[in-house]
Amino acid sequence: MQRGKLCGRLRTAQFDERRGTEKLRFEAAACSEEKKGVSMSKELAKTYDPKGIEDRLYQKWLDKKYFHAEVDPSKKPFTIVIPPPNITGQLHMGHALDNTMQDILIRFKRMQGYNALWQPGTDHASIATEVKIIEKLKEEGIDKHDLGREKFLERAWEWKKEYGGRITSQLKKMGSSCDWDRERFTMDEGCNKAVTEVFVKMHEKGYIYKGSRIINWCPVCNTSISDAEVEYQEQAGHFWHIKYPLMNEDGTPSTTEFLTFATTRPETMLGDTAVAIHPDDERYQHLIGRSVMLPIMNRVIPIVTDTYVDREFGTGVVKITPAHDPNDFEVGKRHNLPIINVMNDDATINENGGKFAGMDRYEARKAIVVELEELGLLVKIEDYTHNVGTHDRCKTTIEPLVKEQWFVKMDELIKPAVEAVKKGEIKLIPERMEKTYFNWTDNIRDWCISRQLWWGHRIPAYYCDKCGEVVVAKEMPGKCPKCGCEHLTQDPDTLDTWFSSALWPFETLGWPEQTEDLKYFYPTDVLVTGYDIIFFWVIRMIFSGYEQMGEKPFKTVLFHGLVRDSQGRKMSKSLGNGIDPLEIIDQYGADALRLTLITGNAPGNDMRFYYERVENSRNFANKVWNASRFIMMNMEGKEVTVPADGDLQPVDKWILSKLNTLVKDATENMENFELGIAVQKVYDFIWDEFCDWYIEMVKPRLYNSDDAVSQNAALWTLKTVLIDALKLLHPYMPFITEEIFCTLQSEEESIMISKWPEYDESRCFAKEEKDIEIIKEAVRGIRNIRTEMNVAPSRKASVFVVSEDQAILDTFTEGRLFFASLAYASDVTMQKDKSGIAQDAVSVVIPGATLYIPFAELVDIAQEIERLKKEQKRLEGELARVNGMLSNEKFISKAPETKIAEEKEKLAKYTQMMEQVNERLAQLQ
RNA sequence: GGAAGUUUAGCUCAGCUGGGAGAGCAUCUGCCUUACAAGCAGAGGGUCAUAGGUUCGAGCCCUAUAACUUCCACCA
Repeated sequence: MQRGKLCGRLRTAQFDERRGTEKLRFEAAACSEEKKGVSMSKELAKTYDPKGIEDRLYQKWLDKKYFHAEVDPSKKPFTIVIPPPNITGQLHMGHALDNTMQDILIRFKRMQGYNALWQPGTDHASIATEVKIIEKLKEEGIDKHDLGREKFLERAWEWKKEYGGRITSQLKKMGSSCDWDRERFTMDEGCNKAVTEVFVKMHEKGYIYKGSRIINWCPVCNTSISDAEVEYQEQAGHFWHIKYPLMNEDGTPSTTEFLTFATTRPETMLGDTAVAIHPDDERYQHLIGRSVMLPIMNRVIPIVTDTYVDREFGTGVVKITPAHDPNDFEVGKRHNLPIINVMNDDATINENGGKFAGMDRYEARKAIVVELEELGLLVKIEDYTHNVGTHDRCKTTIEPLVKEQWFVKMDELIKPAVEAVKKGEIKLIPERMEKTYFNWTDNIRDWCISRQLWWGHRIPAYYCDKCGEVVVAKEMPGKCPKCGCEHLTQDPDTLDTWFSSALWPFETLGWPEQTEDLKYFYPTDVLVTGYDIIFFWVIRMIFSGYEQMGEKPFKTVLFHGLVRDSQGRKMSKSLGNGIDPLEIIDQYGADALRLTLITGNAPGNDMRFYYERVENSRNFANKVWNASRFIMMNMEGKEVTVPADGDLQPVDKWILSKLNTLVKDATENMENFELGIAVQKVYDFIWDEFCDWYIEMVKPRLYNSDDAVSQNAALWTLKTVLIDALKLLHPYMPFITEEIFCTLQSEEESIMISKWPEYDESRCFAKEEKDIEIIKEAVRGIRNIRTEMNVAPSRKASVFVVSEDQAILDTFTEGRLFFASLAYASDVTMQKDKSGIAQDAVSVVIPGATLYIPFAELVDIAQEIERLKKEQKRLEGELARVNGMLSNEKFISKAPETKIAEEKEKLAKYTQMMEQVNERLAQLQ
């Protein structure tokens, strides 16, 4: 009792705090803390405080093994594999969204009775991790190469041990119900085996080959990268117009004839081996077959003709550097041009660059331009903005280089992946992602998979030290199959991280072993991921699934967009605008964060993150909390029993019926992956229908212990509706729903393994739904008028319900109690005519009835007339619309019958209301 | 150069198979109503980018235009 008083006082303090200090709020919070601590019973704190609750419940779920799935032929499986986060990663909003979506689906399906497996794991993130280790070594003053490969890998594994679990523990904070017993790592033994198996098999089939081709080279990371890893950035640069002297027939360079062209990269001229023109270019016909002198290098190079040259662009002349430009490389191949690589791996000029050797590529550029100018060969310099390829990790300008690398041949492999999506075997949501998908598959190029890195899957290729024979095998062969030499060396390179990620859906289930898990859980059901990795990952998993398993890896891909900051910018480290999900969880709770991320967002669309939105979610959690608290308080000490058939009142049936519809709709939406829509409906139901209407409607019955039957029916309905609503909400807000469920339902141990509510034909109450809507309309009308007239809520007034329709009067009679309380009525009288009602009473017209509130001293007839005229005008508009439709012959003949019937009903309703309004106006005027 | 997306209330966004425009936040008014002031009751605010078309009926379907965003290509 005393504690209650204390809380009461502090509550007042909290009230003042709205315009006051933080300190008071702190005290108010302390009050609920105190309450919670002392309370031995299942009393719930006044405000929902997720702290403490979340970790406790998550531990309980872990202890009870609820997340764990085992092969069980009696149940249908439902499988999701997690997009494995990088071990270097820290939880960001993208992960938070991605994992919320997966957890919602998994929890939903688990409750529906599926054997739900959410397979977790992490990715070794080859390049990202290697860069981190190098950075760390650098701090210690150690160079990677001095340390040596073996020691480096030791360091990397140490690093993995130390930080690899960080991201998964953060995922747990989100409430993710992954089967942690099955956690995998892309470089664990099983994945290693899978990778080797695939590499050897695909090599045998000729899908993997080693070749010397032009690849994207990152001079900072010192490795090749795939096309997908190149990010084009618009950069301001220059266009250097240069001329090369034509060669005279006597073999000397001309001093009068030149060929002029423009380049954005003058330094590559050191490696020029030709100049190209279009074969049909009339301006240059006379030059076909001649040569030019490459200045500085003093090399005579041919003029070749190639249709690659665009006659319209610039002078129609292109210098050809096969070693440093992908297009030039192709031209070079066609014309058998020599390939002169003028650059080292760190993008400095090599010995082929003559006196520029040793210079950085940009230094060399300057020096070369100076020299060309001195030679009088620089025509002009223009400003020019162009796209430059950069490495997506480090943003370094990539350098195209010709190198020997391993590639995956794509043309055959991609075919089943294209077919699968075309035929709808794999569904992409939203559908438009298919266009992006086909855009890539239609223009696919071979995949460069070797990386000059140490951290990753080492390529299972071995070279004979003696004869150079290449052997691709699962194990290092004892001797060279060709020459018998016993000294072989393994390829030093590792594989692209995505090579192992591509196998993720089946390697995590035990492949290449034919495990029971694999048979049962594969193919998986849904893949949830961002559209930004469709090329890196989604496509590669699909063709790998078909190639290795002969079966798709998943049935549906559900894409989400990026989480941006409140100004719509990408969250990034450099901008410092990233919002840490863990901070949000700490401040508002995981449930609030999850709800925020999932509402008001359509699949594949980017979203902006606002604190206001999280606050709203938090407020909703609190609403649920307090509604539950209210119900429990009223249930205390009472045994709630299932009411007999006739004991349910119309309001009870109304809310049960509404709930029933909600169950149907929300479930349907979730099955269609419309998660945001589903939870919006649950939210609206709980807040609007259940809290703002139903709870208010049953209060009079709860406070009246004289009618135990009615009270029990109300309590039973409250409890039943609350529990089902909590279940519908559980996938979205797992913690708060579990906490309430367990407090409310001590006999059941967890909401997460409870049964998902199902639509129940016997709980459709159309009549009650309609009746209660009439009362709601009456209540709204009265509240509206009272507000308009500025009547204090404390001021009760008599209300008369006048209708010739006995059924309507009966509805109000049945709902009299709550109607009175919601409509601030001191008493409610039902009658068939308006006898005995003051002439100047305020009136509200609802379909089928007119309500009168005699407010003697407040009445202003002029105002009342004005109000009625407004209503008259509104009804006129409605009638005009409905009449317009119904008098349209085409509408009558073409519209569906149900629609016509609907409109006819409206016509009757509005006509009746219009009559009532007119009658009332006639009285007053 | 190619493609996709977006354009709906002051702001951020929903609007699921075409059938009377919604939410949250913000604004205004009144309430410390015994679950909740993280709340309750009410109000204002929209030519659904523009112009055509299909349809009995269009925010939704079709065509064109404009602005913004993104992806792909990479003409040196």
